[in-house]
Amino acid sequence: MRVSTRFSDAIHLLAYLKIYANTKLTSDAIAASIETSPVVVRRLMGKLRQAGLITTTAGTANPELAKPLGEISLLRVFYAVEGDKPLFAVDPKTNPACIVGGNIQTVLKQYYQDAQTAAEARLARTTLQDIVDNILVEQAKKDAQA
Amino acid sequence: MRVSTRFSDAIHLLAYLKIYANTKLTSDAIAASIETSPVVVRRLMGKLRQAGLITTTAGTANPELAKPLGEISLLRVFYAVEGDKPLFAVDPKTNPACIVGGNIQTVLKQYYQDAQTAAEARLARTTLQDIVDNILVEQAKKDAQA
DNA sequence: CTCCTTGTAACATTAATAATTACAGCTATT
DNA sequence: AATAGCTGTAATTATTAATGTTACAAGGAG
Repeated sequence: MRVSTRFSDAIHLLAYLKIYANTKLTSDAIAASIETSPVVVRRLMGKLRQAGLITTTAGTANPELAKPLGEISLLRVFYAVEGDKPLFAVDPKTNPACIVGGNIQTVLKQYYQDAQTAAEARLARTTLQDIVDNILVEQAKKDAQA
Repeated sequence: MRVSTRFSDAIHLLAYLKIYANTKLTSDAIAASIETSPVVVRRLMGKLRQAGLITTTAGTANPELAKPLGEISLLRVFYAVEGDKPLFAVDPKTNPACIVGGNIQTVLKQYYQDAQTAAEARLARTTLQDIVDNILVEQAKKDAQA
């Protein structure tokens, strides 16, 4: 499969809304930053809107963050665009007549869930404010070198 | 893309080698349990062999575990079949001329790595012996009901 | 020597993602 | 109220990682 960059692109989008708040925030402008198509951006914004992270206005380029970046964790964004998609996939089609095939799904699901929860706990610790802060620091480093 | 079940299938395979050790372990038999093709099984075994987890003999159906199951963690298996593939994908193609697009990869990589490490730490804690034990318990539950 | 098997390469299929095209409908501006 | 520019969304196509299939050379057991 193609690897999904929805999560990364959603974070990108939200950071963009903050850092370029004083510009015209059309899906075209955002798409140019992510290097994707405006439609993809609007679809992403649709998910973020449904999740209550931003507000948008049909017909007008005016997406706005629904809450302070410090109150939006990476985990919240992940759920918004990826749903509860598991990080580790259980093979759903194994032979039920076999001791292994008949029970492994139940067993693996538990351990996979533990691992995923550990990762999610990490994502829950970081907010979009942290991301924006770090982006600005990285940019400042570059500016200092120039 | 299609979701990878290599990790789950590899665990399945290794558990099968143990639980059905006293049967003829052809790639055909194993494939019937995983419900995949023998070629896929042989490919998986190739990776596990390269990782030093099993030994095989060309021409003969005799795959063997290279070490006790209690010494093989899920993480070891994960690396064997998935390499160091990141759980969260950074979008590699963003606009470098943009403050966000030019720096977000560096920033996200760090946080993603933290989350992945947390998940991997969990996988490192569990061994294939745990998996086999749990499979047998699940099976015993079923047998008790019958 | 024959049969079964592994190890691999080459090719086909599947499925998730992203990109593209199209268009209805909203909003601000004039 | 006409226009221009935008959003929201559906429908279609393209891309690509993963899995499945076919084919076959070569190893091992009887």
